[in-house]
Amino acid sequence: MRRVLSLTSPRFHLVPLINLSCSYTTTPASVLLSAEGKTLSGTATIQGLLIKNGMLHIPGNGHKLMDSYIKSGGLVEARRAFDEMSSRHVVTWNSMVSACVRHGKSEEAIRLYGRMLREGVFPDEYTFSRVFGVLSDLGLALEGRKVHGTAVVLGLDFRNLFVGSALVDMYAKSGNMEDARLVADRVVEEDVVLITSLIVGYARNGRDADAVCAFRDMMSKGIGANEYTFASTLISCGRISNVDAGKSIHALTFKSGFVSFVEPQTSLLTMYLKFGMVDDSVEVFACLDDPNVVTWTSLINGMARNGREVTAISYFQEMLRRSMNPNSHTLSSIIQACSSMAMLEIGIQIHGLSVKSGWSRNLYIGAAFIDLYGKCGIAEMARSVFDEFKVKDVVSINSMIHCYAINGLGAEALHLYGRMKQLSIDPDNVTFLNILLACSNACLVEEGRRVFAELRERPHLVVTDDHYACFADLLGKSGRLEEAEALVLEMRPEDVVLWRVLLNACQIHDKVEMAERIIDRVRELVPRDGWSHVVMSNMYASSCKWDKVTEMRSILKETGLKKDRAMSWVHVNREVHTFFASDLSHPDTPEILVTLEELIQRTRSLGYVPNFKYVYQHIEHKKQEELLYYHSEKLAIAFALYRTRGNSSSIRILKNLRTCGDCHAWIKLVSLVIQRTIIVRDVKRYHHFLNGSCSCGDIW
DNA sequence: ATAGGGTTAG
Repeated sequence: MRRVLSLTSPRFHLVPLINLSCSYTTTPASVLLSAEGKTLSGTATIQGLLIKNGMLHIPGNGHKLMDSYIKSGGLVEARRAFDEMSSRHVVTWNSMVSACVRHGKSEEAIRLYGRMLREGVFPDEYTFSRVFGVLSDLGLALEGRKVHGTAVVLGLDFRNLFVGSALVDMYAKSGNMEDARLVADRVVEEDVVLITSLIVGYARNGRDADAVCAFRDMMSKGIGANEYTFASTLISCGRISNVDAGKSIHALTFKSGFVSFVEPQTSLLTMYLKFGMVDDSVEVFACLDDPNVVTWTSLINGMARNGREVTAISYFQEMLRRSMNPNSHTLSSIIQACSSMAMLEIGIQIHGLSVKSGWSRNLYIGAAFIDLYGKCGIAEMARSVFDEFKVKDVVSINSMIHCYAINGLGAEALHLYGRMKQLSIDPDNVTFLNILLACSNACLVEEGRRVFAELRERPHLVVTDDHYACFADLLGKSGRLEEAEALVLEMRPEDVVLWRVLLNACQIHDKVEMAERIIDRVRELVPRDGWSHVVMSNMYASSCKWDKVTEMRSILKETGLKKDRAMSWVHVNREVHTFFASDLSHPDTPEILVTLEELIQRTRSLGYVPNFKYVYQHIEHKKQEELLYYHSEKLAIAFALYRTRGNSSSIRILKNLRTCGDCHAWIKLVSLVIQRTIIVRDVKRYHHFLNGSCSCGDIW
């Protein structure tokens, strides 16, 4: 049994305002201008003295004054001093440009560059390295190329490493790795920063293998990597799952003495989490003296991705306990952890926390909450989060459509899709996938067909195997098996996933003969496909062809497929209780069995008859009945009811496999008997049971 | 007198 600790209320600490004061001084102005530890008011005092003594126009003093303002953080004052100068050296221009950049005034920096040219001042290497950086930050790729041209015309020294690395960075950030590489190769002297820019460029353009290559090149040339290089390269190793490279670069990090640097260590941790090597990442984390928010976030996110959602939550709590403020990345990661385990109560707490800390307007967070409520089976709450957003982007709409899709609300999904067109937001690949899923889960065949046709008419969108699988699933589930088969044969006959979809449809509609034809196809593509043989075996069992079952099982043995043990889990009072099929190890088992017996009696009186079609073992009926009664979801429901009797709230069950037909029919009647909503999330979709019926319309 | 690159989420 896994337990989830309750979350203590997090405390956010305000950073106290630092009281900056400066003391009055009588030291001569010219000395003061070059003194360290400048303050704004101190500089103003000096400016007064300079003016009073007529010293402001002495060459160099104007620049010193401006510099002094820059160093004390007074950009406006610095700019005024700059504007009042009668003549300005290129260094003065550069300093002013730099100051603007540091204060985030990118456009202002560009304007200064233009004014500089108009006033006939020649920009130098300092100017250009800054300007290239600004242009790439602003995403002005075309302008960047023009300025590069200007620099060529002015005969700038491109062997200058600062110019070179700024250019590499600029081209890389605009996605132009070809030119980035050209520039890098022209710089004669090889340098860590320059090559790091190249490596980072490859990484951000999805060319992680090239990034690792560039790193290797760099090593072979004897250029020492530093913490920046390691930070980026390790991430690339993680993303392409290159464990060998990752491990040897880890060793290098250690040898080069970067064990105490947070950023490369965070990358190391992220890398191991991407590899699925959770223990190694925990070890890296344990060695860090001072993990920052990013480190914590990476750890939390990685844990959740590796199926350790509860651990992720513990780390989140630990982070709060250590007065570390979560940011939007942290929150969206922890919300995801809650979503995948349908931990609604904790999710709601995180929601409160997000509102309090001002993150609730963030689109990532919003999409994460929509996903959370969707995965907890509460579409209305997802919708209210969605409606709170004034500005909607394609991702939040996709999340909302997905929520409708998994909850079987096809009409709502289609309606939102229609509204998307009104808002003139372009649907993307994910939108189409979610809409098709929505049609599939609601068995909206004609609508699905229309959407699929629409997708094919959009040349800029790629129709993926997932789209085909979803559409084929819709056709198959709704009984149009021949049409589905024709589609697969015509479009993607080599894709085994699609044949599996068809096999699933055969199972739903008890088409044994067609299934036999299809599994032959599967065998041509994958000779020993475990999953397909499980389906075949179950189908033969349902029609009592026990010799065929034996045959399938012997093939299954050869495939080496380990069937997941059927399990369900249920949340009661902030605890997660897990039940396996026929698992009577829970401490409350006596009470569970009493409750279960009572439920079975009451449902039987309403017409429930155990359906032995879903027992895949050739044993006597009495034993078959017991197997059915002890299906994990039945145990979980009995337990939840026992623990929350008299309560009217809904019961939420999660399952790792598909819900069987017997349980499905039974739970429908249970919902009638106990007059409560029962939400079952199985591996394929959601089932909302209420008043004796299910939202899936009995096809799933 | 001035200048460069990195780690977390859909």
